[in-house]
Amino acid sequence: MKTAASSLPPTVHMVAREAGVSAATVSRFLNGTAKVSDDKRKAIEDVIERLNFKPNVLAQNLKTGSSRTIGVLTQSLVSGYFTDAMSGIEDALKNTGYAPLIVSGHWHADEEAERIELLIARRVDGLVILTGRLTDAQIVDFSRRVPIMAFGRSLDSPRAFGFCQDHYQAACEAVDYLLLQGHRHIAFIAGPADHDDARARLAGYKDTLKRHKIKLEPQLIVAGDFHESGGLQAIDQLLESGQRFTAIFAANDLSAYGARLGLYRRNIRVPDDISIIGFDDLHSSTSTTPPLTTVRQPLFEVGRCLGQGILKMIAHEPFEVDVPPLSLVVRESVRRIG
Amino acid sequence: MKTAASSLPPTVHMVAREAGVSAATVSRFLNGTAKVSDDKRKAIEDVIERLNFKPNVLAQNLKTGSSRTIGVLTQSLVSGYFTDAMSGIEDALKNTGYAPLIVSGHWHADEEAERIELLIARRVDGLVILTGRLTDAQIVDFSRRVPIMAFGRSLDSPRAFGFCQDHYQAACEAVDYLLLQGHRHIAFIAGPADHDDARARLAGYKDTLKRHKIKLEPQLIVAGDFHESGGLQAIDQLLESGQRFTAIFAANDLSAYGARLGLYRRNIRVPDDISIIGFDDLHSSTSTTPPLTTVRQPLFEVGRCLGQGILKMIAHEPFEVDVPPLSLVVRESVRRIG
DNA sequence: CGGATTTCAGAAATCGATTGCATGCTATAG
DNA sequence: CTATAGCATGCAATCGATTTCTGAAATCCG
Repeated sequence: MKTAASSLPPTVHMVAREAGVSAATVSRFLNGTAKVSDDKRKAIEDVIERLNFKPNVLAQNLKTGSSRTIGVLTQSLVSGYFTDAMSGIEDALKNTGYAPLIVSGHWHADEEAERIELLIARRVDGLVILTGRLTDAQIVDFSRRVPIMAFGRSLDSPRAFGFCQDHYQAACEAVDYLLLQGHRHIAFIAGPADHDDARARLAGYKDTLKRHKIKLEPQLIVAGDFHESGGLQAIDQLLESGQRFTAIFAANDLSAYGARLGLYRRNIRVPDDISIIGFDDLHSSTSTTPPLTTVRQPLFEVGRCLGQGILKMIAHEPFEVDVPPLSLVVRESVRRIG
Repeated sequence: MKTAASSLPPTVHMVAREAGVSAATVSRFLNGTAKVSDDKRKAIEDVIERLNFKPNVLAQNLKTGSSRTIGVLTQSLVSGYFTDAMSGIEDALKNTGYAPLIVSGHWHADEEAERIELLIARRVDGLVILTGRLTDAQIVDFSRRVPIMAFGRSLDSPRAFGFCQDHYQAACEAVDYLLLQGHRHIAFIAGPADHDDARARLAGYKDTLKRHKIKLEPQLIVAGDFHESGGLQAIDQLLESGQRFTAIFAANDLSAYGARLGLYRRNIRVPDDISIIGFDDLHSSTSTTPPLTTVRQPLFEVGRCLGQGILKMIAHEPFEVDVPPLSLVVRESVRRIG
C-alpha cells in the first residue's frame, strides 16, 4: 500500500490524484453539488479516510467569500447580564458551522464602531449587537455592509433588525407589586441617566406612583451607576435624607446588592425593616440573603433569538422573533406590610 | 476625476490600476516588505484613501496560511470564574491583530476534543485551554497541530505550555487563617471528586488539620458540586449530623453562597454563630452579606498571561510566565472566637 | 437503429493577496 | 567611460477549494 508522500496537510488535489479522479469531482462529492458515480465515490471516500483529509477552511472562505463566522459585539465579557446572552447565541450557533467572533465595546460608541469595523474587515457573515451606545442610524449604516441583529433597540430595516424589551412596563409591574404588598413609601435607585433602559425603569417608577396618586418624593430618587458601589452609596444618601421609606426599587440587581449591603452594615433587616426589589435576575440573585425579588430578563432566550435571527438573515429566509417577555420573579426580599 | 467603476469592494488590482503601478507594489507598500519610491507611494496612498480600500483578510489568510485568530476553549460562558479569564485574554489580544474564537466544552472531555478539532479546522494560529477534562497526553497531541497555552495543568513540551496555581497551598492558608482566628471545629464543603483543584483543596484542608493535631471529623466533610444548590444541601447535612462546628470552608464561592443561604434560612448568623470562608473571589463576593472572606484567584491576570504567552509562542519568541499567585482576601465572614 | 437528451467528470479559470524571479535603471567604483 | 553593484518594480506563479464550461458517455424514444 502506498503511503502519503508529503507530511503537509492533504489537499483536494492530492485526494484527487490518489483516487484517480479530478479535484472538481472531489469537491462535488464533498459538497453534494452533483452526483458522482458509486465507484468514484467509494474511491474518494477511501482516500479521504486514509489521508485524513479536511478541506482547508481558509481556501473555502476565500472562494465562497464567506467566513462562516458571526461577529458579536457585547459590552462586557464579565457582566452576568451579557454572558447569559452570549451563551444563548452560542447555543443557537451550535452545529450550524458558524462560530462566534466576540468583541466588546465597553459602552463606548467610538470603541464599538472601531470593533465593528474590525469584525467587518474579517468578513463576518453577520453581526449581533448587544445594546451599546451606537445610534440607530449608525447601525443601519453598518448594515449596508453586513446583516445585523441588534438587541436593545427597535429596528426594522431590510438588513438590520432590532428588538427591545418593555422595561417601562416591567418597572410598572414591579412598583405595582410593591404597592400591592402595602408599600407606600418607595425609594428608587436609578441607573446611568444616559442609559435608555435605566430611564425607562425610572419613568415606570414615577408614572406608577402618580397613577396611584402617591406623592413623588424627590429625595427618594437617588442616583446609582448599575454597580454595587452605587447602590451602597445610595443607601447613605437615602438614610441621610431623613425621608421615610419601607421599600427600595433598585434599577438593577447589582445596585440592589449594594443597597442590601448598605442596610446590612446599619443593621437594618431585609425584608423585615425594608424591602428590596431588583431588576435583571442575575444568577446569584437566587442565593443572596434573602433571595432577591426582581424582574427577570431572559437573556439566554434573547441570545438564542438573536443567533437564530442572524442565521435566517444570512440565509435570506424570512423570520419573526417572539420577544421573550420580562417577568416579575417573587422571592423573599419583599415583605407584605400594613 | 474618474470614479470607481464597480460597487464591489476594491482589490489590490484595482488600486494598482488606478495608481498606475502593479499589484505587487501595492502589496509591498501595505506590508512594508520593500521600499517603494515616494511618488508611487503617494499615488497608492491617494487611491487607497479614495477607494477606501481594505485588503481582503480572507485572501490574506489563504496566502499566509494564518487566520490571525486564537482559539479559546472555555468550560462555560456564564461562570464568573471563566469570564474573568476571557476578559484577560481579550485584553492581551487587544491591538495585536488577533481575535479570539471562543468555544465552550462544558467540562466534558469528548465535547472539548470536538470543539478543539473545530478550532483547528478553522486554522486558529494558537489555542488557549482553560482547564477542562482532557488528559495532558491529549493536549500534547493536539499541540503537534497548533501551539497551546493551557491553564490548570502543568505542561512544558515544545508547543504546549501549561501552568496551574497551588490550590493545595492556598487551601492550607485558608484553614490556617481559620485556626488563627480560634476555630477548631471546621467543616468542609467539597467540590466534585473528579476535579483536580477540588481534590487539592480538600487535601489542603485535611493536611492542615492533621498538622495542627486536630482530629478529622468525617461527618464534617460533606459533598458539594461547586454550585449554590450543593452548598445549600451541605448545610442540611452538616446540621443533621449533630457534629459541632464553628466555621465552614467551602471549596468555592458558589458553594459558600449556598451555605450562607442555608444558614440564613435557619436563622444562624454569619459570622456571629458560624464563620464561612470561600474560594475563588467572584465579583459578587464583595457585596454578599457579609462580604465573603475567600481565596482570590486572579483570573484576569491569568487570562492575560495566557494571551501574551500564546502570542509569544506563535511568534517563536521565548517567554516566561510569572504565575499570578492565589491570596487570601479577608473580609467579614469570619469571626475571631475563643 | 439514429438522433435527442441527460448524466458524469475533467480542464481551466477564479477568488484576492503575496512573493520569487527577472529586468531595467541609477549610482558608485575602478 | 565602462563595469558592477544595488534598488525599485513588474510579471507570473502560488495558496487550495469552487465552479463554469465543455466533451464524452450513457440513456431514451419513436
